[in-house]
Amino acid sequence: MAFWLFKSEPDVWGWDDQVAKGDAGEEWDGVRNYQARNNMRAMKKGDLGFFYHSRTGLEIVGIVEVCAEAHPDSTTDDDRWDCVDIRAVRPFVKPVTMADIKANPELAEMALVKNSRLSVQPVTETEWQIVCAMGDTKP
DNA sequence: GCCAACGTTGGC
DNA sequence: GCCAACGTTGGC
Repeated sequence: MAFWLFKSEPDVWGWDDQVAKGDAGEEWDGVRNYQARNNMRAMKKGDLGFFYHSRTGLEIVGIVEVCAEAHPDSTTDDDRWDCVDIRAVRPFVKPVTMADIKANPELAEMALVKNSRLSVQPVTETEWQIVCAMGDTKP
């Protein structure tokens, strides 16, 4: 079991949109970055991830689950780009903001802090536990 | 809205 | 294969 973080601008694709898709989930498409793609290719069905709102939200708002492993991105014919499907699992009781994360020295190594531009990031199990605790949310 | 950081592109 | 130019991202 591995842990991840998915980033999206909420006015483009937000948590509410993800929840609306229900258990069927939705492609995490549109990624055009090799590092992010490689992370998605490494995902296994059942892996969990944080759902983060960038730019106009700046907070982790929910937990998602990988419900389909990497397959071609249906929004392009370019076969370089794969994506996974994710479904909403549960919202954070208390969203964890970028400021909260930066204020916690134990989270200083998170990709979210060190490489904020990467849109699909790995999260360590330790970071996972800490962030869930900060959000009053079951891991 | 600004601008720094980063990734990608393309000419050489 | 290098590197300058360019476009995009995302925190502030």
